Amino acid sequence: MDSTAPTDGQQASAEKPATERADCVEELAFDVFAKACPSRATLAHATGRWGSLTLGALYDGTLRFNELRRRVDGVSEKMLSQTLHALERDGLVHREAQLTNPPRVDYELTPLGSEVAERLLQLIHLVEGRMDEVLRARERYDAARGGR
Amino acid sequence: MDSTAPTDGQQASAEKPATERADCVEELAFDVFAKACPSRATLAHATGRWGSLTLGALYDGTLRFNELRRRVDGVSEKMLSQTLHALERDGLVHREAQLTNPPRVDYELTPLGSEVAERLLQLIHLVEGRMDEVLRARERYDAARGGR
DNA sequence: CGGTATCCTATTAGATACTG
DNA sequence: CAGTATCTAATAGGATACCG
Repeated sequence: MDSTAPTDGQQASAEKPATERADCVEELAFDVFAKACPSRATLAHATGRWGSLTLGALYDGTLRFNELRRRVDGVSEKMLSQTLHALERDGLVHREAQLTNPPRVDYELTPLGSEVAERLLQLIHLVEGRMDEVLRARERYDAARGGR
Repeated sequence: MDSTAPTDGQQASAEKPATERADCVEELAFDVFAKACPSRATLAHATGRWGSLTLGALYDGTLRFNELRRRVDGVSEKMLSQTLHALERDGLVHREAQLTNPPRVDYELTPLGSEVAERLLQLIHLVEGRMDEVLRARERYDAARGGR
């Protein structure tokens, strides 16, 4: 049960025991702070190492499998495949296959995926624009504690 | 070389070979699409499983170590410690220790951390508000392909 | 081209025990 | 309280081979 499974523990087709599901809403501001909330998994798919970059790449428009692979530098076939399946399952990406020869498969964001990608890109843009601050903070931290 | 290391491969105090750093800017819309960009690591810290929840929890205000642990349901001491160190190193979180007895340590967002958390929270809020869509998409996907 | 299946390694996460 | 150290389990990730 590994290889190209949808990234999660199970939940692909199995159900979790009742004890793990109940405590979702509680008095928390956001459900996601409670473990075993489905939103936690979706957020993980969207923000994960490859998920965020895949969504970001697709924000500019539809891309084919190997186009995506070249855009998202460093992703392996396996991880891209897994990532796309997880995002498709969550309804963030739409897969359009044409059974021609050679085959052609297009991936594009759904409306929801587009909204998610937009927020992700805002975050990416913010972080990139402030990397100088981050780098300086790292130097300070390493100077103070890195010496140990 | 594991235990409480700052989540990354090395780079805590070691440098990567030059071959892995150069290709950062290129013609990409965002650096982060190129591997070996420092922004990729920072983004990973902020969006990671525990990083996003930690930043989200701190957005409401300063919290102590064990308060955070209770807020971020399911995080272990070790992972919270690691996560906080990574976020502090990147300049997203400020750590304020009082050497009293018993010790008291407060964690709060830096101005940059606050901006990052804000965008993160927008994402979290979006995903949570649309979980019904996600769940329906999952049912459709599993009905079509889960049968295999 | 657009993937899956398999095998294997590396990284991450958790439990537990211990310290200032 | 606020962690660190250590050991182990689970998961992510990569290389390779193969298929429609």
